[in-house]
Amino acid sequence: MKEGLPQVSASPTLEDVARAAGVSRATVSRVINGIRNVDPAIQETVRQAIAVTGYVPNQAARSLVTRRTGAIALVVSGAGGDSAENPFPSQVFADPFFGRVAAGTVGFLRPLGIHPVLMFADTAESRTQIVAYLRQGNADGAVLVSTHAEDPLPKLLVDASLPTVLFARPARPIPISYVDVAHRTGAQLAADHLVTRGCRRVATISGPLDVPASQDRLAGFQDAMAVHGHPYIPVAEGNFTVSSGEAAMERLMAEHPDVDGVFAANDLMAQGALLVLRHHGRRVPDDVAMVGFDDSSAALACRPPLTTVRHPVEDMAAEMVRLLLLHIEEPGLAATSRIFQPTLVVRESA
Amino acid sequence: MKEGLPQVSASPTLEDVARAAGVSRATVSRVINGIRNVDPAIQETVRQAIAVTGYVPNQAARSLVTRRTGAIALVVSGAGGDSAENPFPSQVFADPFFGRVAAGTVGFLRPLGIHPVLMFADTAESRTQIVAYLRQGNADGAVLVSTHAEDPLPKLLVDASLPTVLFARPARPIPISYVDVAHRTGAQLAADHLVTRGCRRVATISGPLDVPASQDRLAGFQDAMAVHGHPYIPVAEGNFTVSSGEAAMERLMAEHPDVDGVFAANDLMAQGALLVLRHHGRRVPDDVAMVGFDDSSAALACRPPLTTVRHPVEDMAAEMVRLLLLHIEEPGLAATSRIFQPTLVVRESA
DNA sequence: GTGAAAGCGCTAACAC
DNA sequence: GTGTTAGCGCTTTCAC
Repeated sequence: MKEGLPQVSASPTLEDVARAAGVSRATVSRVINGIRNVDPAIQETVRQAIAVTGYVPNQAARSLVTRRTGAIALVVSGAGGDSAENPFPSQVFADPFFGRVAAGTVGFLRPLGIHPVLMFADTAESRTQIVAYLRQGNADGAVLVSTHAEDPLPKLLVDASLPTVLFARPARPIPISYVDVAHRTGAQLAADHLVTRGCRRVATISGPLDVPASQDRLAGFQDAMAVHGHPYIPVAEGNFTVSSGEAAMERLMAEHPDVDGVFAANDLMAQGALLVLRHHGRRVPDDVAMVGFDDSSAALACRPPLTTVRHPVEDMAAEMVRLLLLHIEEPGLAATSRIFQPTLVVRESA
Repeated sequence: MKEGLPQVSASPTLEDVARAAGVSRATVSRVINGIRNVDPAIQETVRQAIAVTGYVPNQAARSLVTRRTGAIALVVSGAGGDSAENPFPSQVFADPFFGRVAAGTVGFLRPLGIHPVLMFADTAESRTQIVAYLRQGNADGAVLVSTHAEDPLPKLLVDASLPTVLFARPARPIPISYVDVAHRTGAQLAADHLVTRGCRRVATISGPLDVPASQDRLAGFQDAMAVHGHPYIPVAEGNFTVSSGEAAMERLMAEHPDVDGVFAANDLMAQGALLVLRHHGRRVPDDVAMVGFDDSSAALACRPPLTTVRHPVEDMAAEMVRLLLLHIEEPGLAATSRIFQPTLVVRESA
C-alpha cells in the first residue's frame, strides 16, 4: 500500500472526503451542491479529495433529508379490469407509439441526469400498487400515457396529490395538466387533402366515440367537410383495431358503394379498410383515397403506404416531462395544457 | 376534529403508527417486514393502526439502512461514439424488439412490486452517467440489451462490480451472466426448412461478422447445410439493415443468378432482399424461397410475409431479470448463461 | 466563510 | 416476544 495517499475505501462517504480535504462535512456538501460562499481554494481542495476518494453521493441519504428522489415515473396505462390477463404487456410496449413517447421522455430527461421508472397499469391492483409506489417516495411524480377512456388512474394520482401530467386530455375534466395534439386540425388536414385531390363522396371511420380524441377527430373532419360544401358525412364507428376498421369499411361500402375517399381516425383502422377495399376490387388511391391518423409504423407497412396525419409525439412527450418537472418544483402550480399541431404526411394512398 | 381518533398526519412515520398502536417502532417494523416472533394479536393491532394512519414506508430511509433500493435498471445500449447525435433515441425504443424486452422485464418484475428504471446509453458520457447513477445506489443492478458488438458498457459495469446481466453473449468473453437464443439451432431450422421444401442452390446473407450472433447464425446454417450435402454456401455480409440486405442480395444474384433459397440473418435484411428479388422479376417463394430471423414486425410487413426464426424474447427477458435478482441476492454468484430455443414461424416466403 | 450538531425515517443488534 | 438504541449518509439551520 502506498504511503501518504488517502485511503480509498470501498464506499467513501462525505466524512471520508471531508477528512481527506481537511474540512468539515458541511463544506464538502456545499461544494457538491454548488452552494456559493465557499472559498475557491477550498473548493478546489475538496474537488481533488472527491476525485481521489472516488466519492459518489448516496442518493437514499440525500432523499431522506431533501424529500426528493430525482426520479419520475413513466406510466403506461392499458385497458384492464380487476384481474390480470396476459402476463406480459407485450402489445402495449411493442406499440411504436409507446416507443416514441419513451424516446421523447428519455431524450428530455437524460441531459438532466434523471431516468424514468417504467410502470404498467392495467388492473385495479396495479393501479393501487403504482400509487403506493409513488407515495413511498420512489419517484417525485408521474407522466401517464393512457390508452383507454375511462382510466381511473389520473384521478387516483390527483387525489393522492402526486404531481402528474397526462399525454392526452382526460375523458372527464379533472384538474390535471396534459399535452395533446390538435385532433380537429389534424382531421381538417385530412379533409382538405381529400377534397383537394377531387374526392366527392367522402366517408369516415371514427374511433370509439367515448374517447375525446375520437370525438375531436370526427367533429374536426365533419366541420372541415361542411366548409367544403359537404354537410353530411357517413360515419362508421370502430375501436382503433385493424379488424374494426375492416368491419367499418364493409358497412360503409354496403351503404355507400360509390364512396371515393375515406378518413380513418387511426392507421390501424385504415389498414383494415384497405384490406376490404382490395377485396372488393377497389383500387387505392384511384378508386378510393384513404387517409389515416398517427403515422404509426402500420402506415408504412400498408399497401399502398398510407397518407396520414402525424403528431410530434417525441416533442409532446418532452413537453409533458417538462411540465411535470415544473409541477414538482412548484407544488401549487395550476393545471395547464399544451396543444401541438399535427402535420399531414402524404404517401401513396391519397 | 373528532376526538379519540388517532391523528392522521400528512405523512405518517413509523413513530406515528407505533404510538397509535401502543407499541414500539421496532414492532411495527417487524410487522411490516413480515418478521415472525410477533404476537398475532399485536400484529392485528398494528395493521389497523397502519390502515388508520395511512402509513406508507419511506423508501429512502429504508434504503439508507438496508443498502438496497429495490430498483433495477433496464439499460438499452445503442451504438454511438463520443458525441450525441439525435436528441431522441427514437429508432431504438420504437423497435418492437425493445418493446418485447420491456414487456418481458415488466411482466416478471411487476408481481414483485419492483419497477425498472429506463436508461439509454449511446455515448461515452451517457455510459459514465449510468455507472455513476448505479453507484449512487439508485438501482441495485442492471439488465442490459446492447445493439452493437463492441459495447464497452458491460465491462464498465463489471469493473464497478455492479450486478449485471446481458441479453446476449458479449463479443469479448467477460465474466458476466447472460441469456441468449440458440442461434445455431435457429439457423439449422432455417436450413432444414429450405432443404425440405426442395431448394437446391441456397445462399445466405449474414450479419456483421464481428457480432457473435451473426457468427453463430452463419456457422449454424453452414453446418446444417453441410449435413444435407451442401458443403459450400455462398455468403454475402450485411449489417442488419434493409439496405444492406438489398446490397447483399444484389451481390448474391450477380454471382449466383440461379439461387433458389436464401437465409437472411435477420428480417430487415430479408425484407431488403425481397425487394431486390421482386425488382429482378423473381417470384417468392416459387422462384426463390426466403427465410428471415427474429420474427420482428417487419416479417409481417413483408410481401409475401416472411417465414422466420422466432426467439422467445419475453421469456428471455424475464429470465434475464430473474438472474439479475439472483446476483443481487448473492453477490458472490458466478456468472452463468441461459440459452433459449428458437422456433420456426412458417409464413408465405418459404 | 466554515464547523458543530440536529435530525430525515428506518432497520437491526442487543437487551430484557 | 418486545422495547431500546445506535446508527445508515446526507443536508441544513445556527453559531462563530
